[in-house]
Amino acid sequence: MDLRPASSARSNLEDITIFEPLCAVFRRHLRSLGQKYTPERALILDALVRMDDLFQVEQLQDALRGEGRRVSKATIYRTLKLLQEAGIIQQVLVDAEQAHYQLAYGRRPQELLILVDTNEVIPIDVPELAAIRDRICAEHGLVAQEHRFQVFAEKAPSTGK
Amino acid sequence: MDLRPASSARSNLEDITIFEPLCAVFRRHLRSLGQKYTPERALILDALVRMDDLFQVEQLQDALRGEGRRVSKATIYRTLKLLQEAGIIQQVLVDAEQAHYQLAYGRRPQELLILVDTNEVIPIDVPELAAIRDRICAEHGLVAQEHRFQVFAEKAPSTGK
DNA sequence: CTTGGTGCAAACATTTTGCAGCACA
DNA sequence: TGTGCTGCAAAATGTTTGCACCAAG
Repeated sequence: MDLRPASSARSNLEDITIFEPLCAVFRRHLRSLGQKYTPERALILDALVRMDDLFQVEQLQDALRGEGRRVSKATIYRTLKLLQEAGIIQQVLVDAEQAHYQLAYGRRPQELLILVDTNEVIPIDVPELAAIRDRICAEHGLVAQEHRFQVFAEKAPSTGK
Repeated sequence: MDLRPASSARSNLEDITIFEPLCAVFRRHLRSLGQKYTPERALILDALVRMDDLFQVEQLQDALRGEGRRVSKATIYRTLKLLQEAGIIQQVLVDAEQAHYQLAYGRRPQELLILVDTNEVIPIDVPELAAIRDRICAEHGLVAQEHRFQVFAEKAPSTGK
């Protein structure tokens, strides 16, 4: 299944809600599928915009539970899939164990700095990558869709021992 | 568990066997753990250097089976973990479903072009990324260990509908 | 009524682990 | 004789699916 956002990367603005509330985007996508904007879906969308940057399904469910809201994992997974299709969130490949997600709507593609000692993930901004990406695609006769850049780093010097 | 290679990215040479055969690297790592270089481990190492670039556990097992060699998945997983520790292979995050691996020893960090239509993966070479990576780490007071760059592209124009 | 949504539990797929038996120093 | 390795089958993990029931037009 292809869950690449239908159309994201609108600009380099951080605050995209000035364009349109996310729930409107989501509603529109649901309508186009003949589906409904249910309370559970609203809760999930609402919770994830308040997650800091990267989140996992478990975390999202915990956050909801913390507010006294119970939503089943099945519903969360189903909803995250819809949100991906709508271009509102994006899967981020951080490790092979679990899926990580990130708010994606209106954002530039993901560029991450990952501290290997602590597993901390710091979003970074590397504007020149878009040009590099486009150049490479052009050389292959392709059209770039998005890219990912992850830097693994550590605090202490030297990578060995 | 941290499975980052103990020390990779030795140079930009493609053919690293001129430095040292991989099996010697692996043997040394095993010895340092008080473990043995068994026939199964040799078979797995041998098979994976002949895989073209990216491979999955299933594929590797099939390749072995094709030569009449049977090695259990358990052993393959255990061996791949050792090979990662030794810096000989590297996990590549291509999709969230399954782990993909790649020969890593002596290679520059992974830079991939992924065709979203066909799921084809083309290794690319983007030398300037190392400098970008190092600059970013320096700005954060960190030491770069490795990086990943993945470009998703398609043949037809436009990413939207 | 009909369509779709939810939770639960079962199913799945991949990876890990426990264990009995094997191999080699 | 012991240490480690293998295969098998069972367990563990994360995700998906089938189904019965619920909700809203």
